[in-house]
This record gives sequence, C-alpha cells and structure tokens, in this order.
Amino acid sequence: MNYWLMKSEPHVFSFDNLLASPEQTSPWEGIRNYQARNFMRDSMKKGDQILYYHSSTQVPGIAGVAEVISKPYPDPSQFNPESDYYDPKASQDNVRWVMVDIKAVRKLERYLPLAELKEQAKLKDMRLLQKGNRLSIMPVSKEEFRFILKLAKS
DNA sequence: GCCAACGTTGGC
DNA sequence: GCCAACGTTGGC
Repeated sequence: MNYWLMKSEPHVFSFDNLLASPEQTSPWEGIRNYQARNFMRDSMKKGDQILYYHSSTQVPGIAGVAEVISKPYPDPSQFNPESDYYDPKASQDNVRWVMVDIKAVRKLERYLPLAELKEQAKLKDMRLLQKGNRLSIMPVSKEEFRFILKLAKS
C-alpha cells in the first residue's frame, strides 16, 4: 500500500465537500502537471491512503484522510472545450491526463496546520515541507503518515 | 498582492 | 537540445 498527500484549494473543493458528495466519493480531475500525473498513472493503486491537504487558504493544512478507489483512467475534462482543464493536444488516441476516484475515509480529530507540521522534527524530510515544493500530488512515507494520524489525536 | 521557486514553452 | 521568457503555485 502507498501513501500520498493531495492538495486541494478548499474554496474549490474542500474535504467537507468530499464528505458531502454521494458515497463520499469524487473524481480527482484537473491534474495538469506531469510529475503528479505520473504518480497517479504509474504508482497509485486501489486502497492507497491519502492525506487531504488544503492549500491557498488562510491556514493551509491537513484536513482528512481519503482512499484511492479506482484505477487511473482518462480525465474526461481534457477533451471538453468548455472545461477549464481542456487540453487541445489531447485526444482519445492521445490521452495525456489521467485521474483516479477517491473516497473520504474520515476527518482528522483536529485540523493540522502547515505551521504545526513544520515544527515536527520527525517530518523534517517530508516532501511537502521542502523549499519550493509545488507538487499537488506527492508520496508520503508510512512513518510520516502514521505520525500525522497520531499527531491529530494529540 | 507580493514574490520565490520551479515547470513549460518556443525560438534558435 | 539549450535556455530565456513566461506562467503558475502557494505561502505569507
């Protein structure tokens, strides 16, 4: 099993929005970065666990846990000229972008602000906290994942 | 709103 | 294939 951190802007789609979705499930559409796509395409598996991170907001941080519930499949928005995520270079024969479906597992006992994560010696190597990191999907180690769940209970 | 960091594009 | 210019991300 793999562990991931996925960023979402809460004013676009928050963890509460995911909880309120039918079956607490949503496609993770709109990834248009190759590194993030490659993680999804090459490494994500059903059952992988996700830390749901709120970015570009007053207090950025981790809100909840979710789970990958589908294999990667073509993101339909790349074919839709009406969509913000439309990619004119993509076609059915040349799928450029994929996505997975995710399902909320549970909200954390408390919201974990970025500033608090930065204070944790055990998380100092976490990719999220490295300078200049802008990836919207990134791997998290098992140890980091467990530590974060424990931190939310403290 | 600023700006550092970094990914992408496109001319050569 | 290099690299300057440009665009985007995201914390502050």
